[in-house]
Amino acid sequence: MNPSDENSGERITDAEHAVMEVLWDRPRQTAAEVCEEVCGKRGWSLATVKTLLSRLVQKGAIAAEPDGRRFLYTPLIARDAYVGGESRRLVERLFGGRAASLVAHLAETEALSEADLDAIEALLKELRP
Amino acid sequence: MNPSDENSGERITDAEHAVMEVLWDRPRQTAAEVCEEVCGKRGWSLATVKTLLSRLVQKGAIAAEPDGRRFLYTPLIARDAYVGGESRRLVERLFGGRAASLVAHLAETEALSEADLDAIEALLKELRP
DNA sequence: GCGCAAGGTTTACATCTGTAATCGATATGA
DNA sequence: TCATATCGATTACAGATGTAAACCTTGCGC
Repeated sequence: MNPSDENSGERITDAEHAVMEVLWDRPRQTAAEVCEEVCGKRGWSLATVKTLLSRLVQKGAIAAEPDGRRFLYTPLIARDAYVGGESRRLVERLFGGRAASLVAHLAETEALSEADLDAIEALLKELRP
Repeated sequence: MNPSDENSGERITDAEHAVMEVLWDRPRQTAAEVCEEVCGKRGWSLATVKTLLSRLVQKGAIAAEPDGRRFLYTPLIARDAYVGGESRRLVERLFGGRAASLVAHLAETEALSEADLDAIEALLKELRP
C-alpha cells in the first residue's frame, strides 16, 4: 500500500474539502494562511477554518506540525487518492461500477466539449498505440 | 426546458437515492413494494421507506398518485437528469469543470478496464466519424 | 359492528455538517 | 508589568440526514 492510499474510513465533507484544496496547493500553512485563501471565497470566518482544520486532523486527513505556538497543517492523504476515491464512489453509485458508462453519459449529454474529446482521443492513442 | 430538467433546488440524499433507483427501475410502486426491493439490501424498515418517500414527494422528486387508500409513487425527475447533475457536480468540484480531466484520471489510475477503453473508443468513433 | 391490518402522517432522536462564539493560555508591545 | 492580540481547544447551535416509532384513519374479515 503506497503512502497515497490513506483514504481510510473518515469521510471528508464539502467544506473540509475546500480546506484540503488549499493545503494540497501549498502544504505547511497556518490556520490564518488557509483562511486568507478561502475565507474570502466562501465567506467564512477564521473560526470556521480552525474548526475545519481540527476536524481534518481528527480524521487523520492532515497533520498539524507544531511551529512555535501555532501549527503548520499538511495533507496526509494525497489529492489523487481523494479524487480517485470520490470518482470511484460516483461511478459505483450511478453507473454500476462501469466507468465507461460515465464517459458515455458525459458524451451523450454533451458535457464533453470538442477539446475534451480531443484530449480523450489523445489519451486513448497513448494508452493503446 | 424539457421535462427531464426538473432537477430544481432540492437535493436528493444518499438514502433517498436508493429509493429513487427502485422507482426508476419500475414506476408506480407502493411503499410496501419499494420496501420489498430495498429494505433487505439496506436493512431498513418499512417506516424508513415511508419517511424517504414522503421527503421525496416534498422535494418534488416523485409524485404520489392516489390508488384507493394508498399511493403509487413515480419519479418526477428523470434518472438521466439526476445522474447528469451529480456527474457535473463532481467534475466541477474535483476537476475544475474539465470532464476530460476526469476521464484522464480514470485512465491513469487504471480505473478503466480494457472493455471500458473499447467502449470509449467506439463512442469516439461514433461521435466524430 | 368490531377489532385488526394496512396506509399515510407526525413526531423523535442521534449524527453529521456548516458556521461560529467563547475560553484559556501565551507571546508581545507599551 | 499589564493589557492586548493570537492561537488552539471547547462549546454552541441550527439544519440536514438516517432511521424509526407512535399515531390516526379506514377498509376488511369474522
